[in-house]
Amino acid sequence: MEQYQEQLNGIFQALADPTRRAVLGRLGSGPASISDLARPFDMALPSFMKHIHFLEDSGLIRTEKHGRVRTCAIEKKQFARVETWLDAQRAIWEGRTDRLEKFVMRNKDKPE
Amino acid sequence: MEQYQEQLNGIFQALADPTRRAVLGRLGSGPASISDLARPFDMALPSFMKHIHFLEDSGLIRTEKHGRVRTCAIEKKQFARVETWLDAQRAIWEGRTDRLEKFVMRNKDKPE
DNA sequence: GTGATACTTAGCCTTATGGAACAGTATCAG
DNA sequence: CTGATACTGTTCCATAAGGCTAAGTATCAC
Repeated sequence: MEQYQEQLNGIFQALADPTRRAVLGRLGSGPASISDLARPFDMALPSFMKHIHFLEDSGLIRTEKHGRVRTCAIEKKQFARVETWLDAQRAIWEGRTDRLEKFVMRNKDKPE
Repeated sequence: MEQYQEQLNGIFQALADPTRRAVLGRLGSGPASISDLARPFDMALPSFMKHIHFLEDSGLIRTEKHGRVRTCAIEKKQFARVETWLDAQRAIWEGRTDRLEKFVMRNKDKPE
C-alpha cells in the first residue's frame, strides 16, 4: 500500500513532462533505441537520457542493452496502476449510492 | 493542443503528490473547508495551502470563499483529461492508429 | 588499429517543489 | 469591543528537476 503510493508518485511525475509523454507515445507503436527516440527532440543527449531513466525508474518503460544500442519498450502493466487509481477515485464520487446501498445491506443483515 | 499538453503537465504533476491525492480522495465524498481537509495532515497550514493552490491551478478542484471559510470541491471534468490521454495511449499500442483515428483522438477533447 | 557511433558519467546552472516559521487580515461569536 | 477562528502573505530553506557542456567508455565497420 505504502509502496503502491510511492509507485504512483513516480508514475504521475513521469507523466507530468511532455517530452516523456511523447516518448511513451512513440514507444506505443513499438520498441526503439535511445537515439531514435531522441532524434525528434531539440535536446542534448544526456538531458534526454535523464527522461529515459526517469521513465524506467517509474516502471513505465523497460530497457535493455545489446552491443552499444539500448532498446526501450513500453511497460503496459504500469499504466494499469493509473487506471486503477482513477477507478478508485470515481468509485468514491460516482459510487456513493452503491456505497450507501452496501452500507444499508450490511446493516440489514447485521442488526445491532 | 498546446494548451491541452500544458494542462496535462499540471494535472499529472498535481497527482504526483500523495498529500494532494489524499485530498482528492477526501473531496470525492463531498466538498470540505481548508481546515477540515488539512486536519489529517501533520503539516503547517501555509504548506498545506500550497497543495490546495496547486490543485486549484491544475483545475482538479475549485474553491470558493464564504465569510472566512474557503470551501473546496472536486472538478470531475478535469479527471476526464487523464482518461482521454490513457485512451489515446492505448489506442496507439493497440494499433488503432490510422490517420482518421489520430485526427479524432487529437480533436475530440481539444480544450474550449 | 582507426574512426565513427551510441551511449554514459560527471559537473554545473537555474528554477521549481515541498516543507518551515512568523506575522498579518478578515470574519464570527459573545 | 474582544477574542478566537480561518485562512493569507511573506520569507526562508533544502532538495529535486530539467537543462547544458565536456570528457569518457564500449561497440561496430572497415
